[in-house]
Amino acid sequence: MARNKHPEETVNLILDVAFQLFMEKGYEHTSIQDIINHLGGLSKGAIYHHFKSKEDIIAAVIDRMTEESNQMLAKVRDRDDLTGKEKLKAIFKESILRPVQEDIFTVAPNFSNSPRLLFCIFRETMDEAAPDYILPIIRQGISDGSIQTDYPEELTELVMLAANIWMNPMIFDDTVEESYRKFMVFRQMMEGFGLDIVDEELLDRLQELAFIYQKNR
Amino acid sequence: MARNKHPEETVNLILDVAFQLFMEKGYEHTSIQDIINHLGGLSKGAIYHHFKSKEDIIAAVIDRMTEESNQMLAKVRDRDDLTGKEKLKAIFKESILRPVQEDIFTVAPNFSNSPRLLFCIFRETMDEAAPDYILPIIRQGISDGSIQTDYPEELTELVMLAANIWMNPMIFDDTVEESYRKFMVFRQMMEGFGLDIVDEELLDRLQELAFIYQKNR
DNA sequence: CCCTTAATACCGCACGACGGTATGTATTTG
DNA sequence: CAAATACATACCGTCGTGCGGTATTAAGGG
Repeated sequence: MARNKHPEETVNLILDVAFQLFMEKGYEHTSIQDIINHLGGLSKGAIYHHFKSKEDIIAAVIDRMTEESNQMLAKVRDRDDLTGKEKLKAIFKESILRPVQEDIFTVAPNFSNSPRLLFCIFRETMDEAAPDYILPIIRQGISDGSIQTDYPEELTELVMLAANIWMNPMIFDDTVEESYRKFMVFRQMMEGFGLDIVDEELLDRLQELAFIYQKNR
Repeated sequence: MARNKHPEETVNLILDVAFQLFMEKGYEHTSIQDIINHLGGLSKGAIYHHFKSKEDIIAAVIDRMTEESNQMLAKVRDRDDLTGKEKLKAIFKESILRPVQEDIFTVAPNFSNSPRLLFCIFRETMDEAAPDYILPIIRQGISDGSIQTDYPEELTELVMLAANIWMNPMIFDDTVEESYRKFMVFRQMMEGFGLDIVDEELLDRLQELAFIYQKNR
């Protein structure tokens, strides 16, 4: 195999293949050899030239998955024309309206048989997304009076756990009705915290998304 | 090594060692050979006589961990002198007062580096404990009027996610204050659902437990 | 523009460790 | 005494990983 003048293409190819296989068979049941076989001529040395371990590959895969989501979160977080509560509402709306999610749905049946992948999403959500993006917004909400709580860190965690993990149809293999019901319960929970951030448009879009997901499984 | 007249002792020994190692080093970083080395003379043949795979061992470990908790849940669930809401309150009180938890705390630093273990707890909570124990109670609460919700399954899942996963100090490496704060947020969430099941005695006990855990890490 | 040199991209093999199995053997049970 | 049980031992295929080697590219001097 000839050497590639643009190594980033090779890296992306490896990540594409790895992502696909991790989703289909799970991280632990995907061997390096599996990845090689789907690489079209590239060898084991190529992989270990670009990545220092199998672990390193999954880290990169997760990074690529969450990158644009995090960019959106940062953009909303850094706006200065919204209150904390309005930012929360904007984020929930964006994350549901974002068309990219459809691509992921079509490729990813579910995370159910991939403990490692679920674990990484879990960590990324709780250790990165929550404190870096949502917490500052909730703190701002406390300052500007749009959010009331004595425990911003914990409220952030619980909300992220519900929204990013529990309501993630890739993790929980939900049907249309289940997704809808979760959203209703989520809404009630948020209202219990004084946060009415769910409107009818969001509910409609959710049902639409769940339907798309339903078709491709 | 001489053959044991009571094979269940051997099984228990294997599970003890496996549990300990899984907690210390994580499931994926504990090899069968690791387990053998801590077995005191027993060999690989012994393990594969009693368990058909490494996977089978972790399943048994999880079973043993959740067994007595599940027995308690079943006992409360099957009482007929309490309303649904009262049963929920009883369960939360029991699960925090139960002294057994102290043993686990002293042995188990955390689940942080064990994706597989976390995954199993996760599945056991959502797929077993939630529908088998908590859901019937919530359904009863709807019948007897002590609980109001249109979505019993989803409410069950969310509550279990918060109580069994998020507030589990073995999974989240919480300090005393963090545990306490989580509990306060949890209380607020439950009240948002019309469920005032947390009282002062529970809060006191929680702080006590968190302190014990804090000492042994 | 060519030649040299260093860095890079990739190959392919070999290694040790791993999970798992097949077979053998001693002990217990009935 | 025979069948079942409780182990031991030797072995297999595969895995993740490291390394020596090679071909391609980029950089710079003349």
